[in-house]
Amino acid sequence: MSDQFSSLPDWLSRGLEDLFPLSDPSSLDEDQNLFLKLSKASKINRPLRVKLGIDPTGTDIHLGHSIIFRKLRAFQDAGHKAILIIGDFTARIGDPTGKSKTRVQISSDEVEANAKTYLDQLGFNKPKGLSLLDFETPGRIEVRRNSEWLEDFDMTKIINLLSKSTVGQMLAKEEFSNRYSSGISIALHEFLYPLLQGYDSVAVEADIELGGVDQKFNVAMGRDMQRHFSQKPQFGLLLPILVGLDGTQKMSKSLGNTVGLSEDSLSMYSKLEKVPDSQVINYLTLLTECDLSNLTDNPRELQKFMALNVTAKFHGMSSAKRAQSDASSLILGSQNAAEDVPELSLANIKFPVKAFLLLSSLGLCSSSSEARRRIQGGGVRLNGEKIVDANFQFLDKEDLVGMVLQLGKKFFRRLTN
RNA sequence: GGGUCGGUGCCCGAGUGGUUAAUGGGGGCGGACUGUAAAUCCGCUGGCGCUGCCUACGUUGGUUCAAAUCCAACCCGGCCCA
Repeated sequence: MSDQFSSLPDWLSRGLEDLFPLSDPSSLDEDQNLFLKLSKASKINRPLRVKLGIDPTGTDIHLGHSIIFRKLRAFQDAGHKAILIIGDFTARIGDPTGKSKTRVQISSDEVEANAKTYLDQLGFNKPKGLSLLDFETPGRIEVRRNSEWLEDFDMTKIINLLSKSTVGQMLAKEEFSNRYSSGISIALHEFLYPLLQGYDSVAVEADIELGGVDQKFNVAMGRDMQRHFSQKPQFGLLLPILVGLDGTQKMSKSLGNTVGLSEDSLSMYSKLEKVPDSQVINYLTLLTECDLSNLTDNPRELQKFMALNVTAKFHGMSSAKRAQSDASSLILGSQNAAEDVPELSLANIKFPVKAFLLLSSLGLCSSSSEARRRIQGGGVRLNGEKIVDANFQFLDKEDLVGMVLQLGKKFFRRLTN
């Protein structure tokens, strides 16, 4: 698979799923041959404009999202310019991709708030060494909001845009055709989404657009739109969808199989070291720069190696190593050997308190019924000792301070004042 | 707009007047086992300071001692026709 990208530099081809147009490397047309385009860009010192659009519909970015940002970062590091489009307008329509029903439209206030947390997670205020994107080096990033050009589209423009595509084209999109043939409704405005995303490419004059494989249609639409508006069509670069912690489905918040970028190092490490074997190499490929040629063939060691290196990308190597040793101490029940267990304050708890109420008050369980269930299920421990009675009364805060509270296998918190 | 079928818990889907917080499957969570894996087995899977109470089968109203189940209107979706 990687031979088809063999003319491309390693930083670009690593983990790449699809590239179009993909022509034979001997082509002399720089609009057909990405390698040529790259070398010409560096020759005339014109950084390429590499577009990535995100819809600020949620608040948490997870590892699945990160692979595409990492690729964008690789372009930045190679001297190109990241064009990060905050889809503040399109977020209000909702990309039909992957959803079986029409997405709920969200308010512009929410969109703004989400956009801000996205930028924070991408490292807006962090040094480039620890951030996902390089916000530091001048000229390497341009953050745009698509409301800039979409907000005041009038009917004439909309009709013009609509006339550039056809029903047949839309129904060729897998998502639409699946829904259509299985009798799930498609609202007409959903057809607008690919067109608008395509128009974004026109607005920012993208040379390249990055996307997940599920974005193929939309990215291709960008090429169509650019042609219609007399621009050179962009290259489309598609990255694989990261499989989530369950090892089968894509990583997605609604499936609850994610690792969030802002998670503490212990949680991150703990989750990663139990990623199913089938995905470990994949994680290494997509989430690190580790050399893949000399890996141990012990699957357990490989998991740990991967978990360590991925955690290090976000927390630094020393913190990742501490997470690794803490994780094994905790699992062995030696709570005191662990140095870096995330803390949880008991400040808001009124004593005496029953065990189940403690869990729900701390926000660790979404309801007191759930808290009871978890205790009855035997999954809650204090310093390694199972809590058996949901109604057990803790009389005084001091009895709990300093202890490690464990929920299930991988969640640990040290209780503090 | 007309005809017709349908809307049940996270998802799929049974139930067509009363042992129904609602069969079954999937998913999820927890436990045993293990490599903190997979496979397997077992338990849990609406809410509430919970031996009890409350809210739930698209919405609202009605019939009835009793409604997811019957009736009416409305809302939403599929298909066929226009």
